[in-house]
Amino acid sequence: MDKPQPDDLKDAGLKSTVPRLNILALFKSGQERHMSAEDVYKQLLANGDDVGLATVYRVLTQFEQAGLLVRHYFEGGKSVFELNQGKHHDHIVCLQCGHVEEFYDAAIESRQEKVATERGFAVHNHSLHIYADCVNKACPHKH
Amino acid sequence: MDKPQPDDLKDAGLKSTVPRLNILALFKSGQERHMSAEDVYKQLLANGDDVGLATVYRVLTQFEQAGLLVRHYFEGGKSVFELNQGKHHDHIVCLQCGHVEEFYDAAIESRQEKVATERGFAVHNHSLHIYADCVNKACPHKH
DNA sequence: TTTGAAGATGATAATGGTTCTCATTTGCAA
DNA sequence: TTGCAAATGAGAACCATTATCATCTTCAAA
Ligand SMILES: [Mn+2]
Ligand SMILES: [Mn+2]
Ligand SMILES: [Zn+2]
Ligand SMILES: [Zn+2]
Repeated sequence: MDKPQPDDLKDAGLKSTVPRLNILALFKSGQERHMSAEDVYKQLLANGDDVGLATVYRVLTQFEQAGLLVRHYFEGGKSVFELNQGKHHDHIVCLQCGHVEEFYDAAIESRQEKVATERGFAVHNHSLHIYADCVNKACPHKH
Repeated sequence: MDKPQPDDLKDAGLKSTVPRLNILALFKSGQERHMSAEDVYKQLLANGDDVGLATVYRVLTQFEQAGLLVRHYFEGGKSVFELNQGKHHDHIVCLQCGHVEEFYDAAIESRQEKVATERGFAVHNHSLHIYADCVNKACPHKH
């Protein structure tokens, strides 16, 4: 089962409300994997859901704290959220079209641990963002 | 030679002005390696230099474009600058005291290249931030 | 040296993303 | 059904940063 159920929210200790269900449904729809608050807000309005921007911000933060979403701070100021599917990964961001590609590299991950512990740190989390251009002149990721 | 000379600015195509010299001198002083615009502004005022915040922002951006400084986007919203000494490195940020520690790991660097090129990207730059706690209960980096 | 125009400065207004306030509405346990 | 704690949404407030613009500097040329 993949559609948003009140249970998803209840399990996270959140009341099952209309805005929360709509926002979770939007992420689970899989149309856009990485969305800013503004993206979510516009999508909901486009879907005919009447929601307030403040609510979108609040709910995104709550979902992050509940572990339903993961927040990323890419360059450019605005944070971006994605569904938390348990599998950590890092990101390549295309500087031409903004397309975000995910990757996981075990060697990079373990080296980070090593580097940090060697220096007396206990790692909480990390962010690795590669900013790059699509190689072909016609950006293949354009959408 | 390590003190700011008008030449540092001229070489960058920038007029040698009082605010620019003071800001460059502050970074070259090495007291704080990583500073936000606000940090720089407050330091200059503390030094008795009368500068405007707008000028600090402008000059930091100019220095970045001229390659004199490097800008980092850490979590927390505000960007942080450091003297560009030619050697790329990544950062571990202590979540307790905010201390920033630098590191360079050749294995991580080359793996990033590999991952990106394998996927058809030409890397422009990347940011790797490890957020961690100091291991000892008395944070050794507290300042 | 003096000078004048291009460029730089700084007080302040404006911007953009995000959070706060608070009156009103809604979810849900009893 | 009802009551009330919790959630919502319109708008104000906030914070980092950028834009404006009148005034001040720098520096090349005279
Ligand atoms: Mn992702
Ligand atoms: Mn550094
Ligand atoms: Zn692309
Ligand atoms: Zn520390």
